[in-house]
Amino acid sequence: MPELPEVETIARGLRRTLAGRVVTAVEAPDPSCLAEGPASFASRVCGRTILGVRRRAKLLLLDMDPGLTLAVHLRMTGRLVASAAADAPQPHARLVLRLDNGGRLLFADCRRFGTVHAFSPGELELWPFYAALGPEPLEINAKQFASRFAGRGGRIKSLLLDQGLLAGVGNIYADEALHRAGICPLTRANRLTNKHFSNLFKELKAVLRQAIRENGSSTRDYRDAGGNAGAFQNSFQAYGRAGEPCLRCASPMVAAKVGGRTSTYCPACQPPL
DNA sequence: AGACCCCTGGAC
DNA sequence: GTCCAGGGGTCT
Repeated sequence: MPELPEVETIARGLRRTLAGRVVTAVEAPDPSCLAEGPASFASRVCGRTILGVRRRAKLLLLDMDPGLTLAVHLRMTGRLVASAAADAPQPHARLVLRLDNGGRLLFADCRRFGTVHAFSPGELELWPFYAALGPEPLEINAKQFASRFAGRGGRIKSLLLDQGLLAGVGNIYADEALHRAGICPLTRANRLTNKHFSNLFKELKAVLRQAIRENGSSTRDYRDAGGNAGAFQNSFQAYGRAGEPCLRCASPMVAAKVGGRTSTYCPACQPPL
């Protein structure tokens, strides 16, 4: 589910609700999400104050005082929702942090792919997954973007999904950016020109920013920190539109597997190179 | 690059 | 029943 815009939306929502809150108790109905035993995790988290919530790539980072950072990866179906104590029990609850104001932070995850790590200061940067992440697409320039991909023999769609090359882009926004840029997802990066890269970079940033403004895309499971759906799914031009007419040229959109992921594109607007 | 794996549930 | 899904890891 959650890609950069969704995780960013959740981080912004949680920041408002959680900043300054103290964790008073931890419940772990499904501790398999934890990178350590539930008792150890609880002892490290209880009594700490949540200072802020950040996003890096598709990770939610909760900074706590005294020094501790929780790294939550929602994978496909994870949700992180701040709620009042009186809320009905959520299905698929995996972890609950009780807070000093009576509220709670719930991690729910139907498919149970999501993970929660607790890092002492300095440990996060040593985590291999974190250390291998590429740059944030909204924090680099066009030249840096192009240099990540230029000359590579892989298909551009697969490269966009490679978190080591660029962090935060997933299947939805890769397809949307490629459609907007008029680039076939099957194209090998070494066939793309500087013009292609600058256009792709511009469209990728535009679609990510628009999706953030619209609180992300809810195709199915995604909800924000308040439990609400996003709106960007109403603006999809490519993702999930196989068989439907291209919104630019009316040709039927097609689906292809690229690197094992379904990719939807317009054969006319995104011709093979 | 591709084939699986982790898991659950909705669509068909 | 079968196939599919916003992710990432591990094997050949």
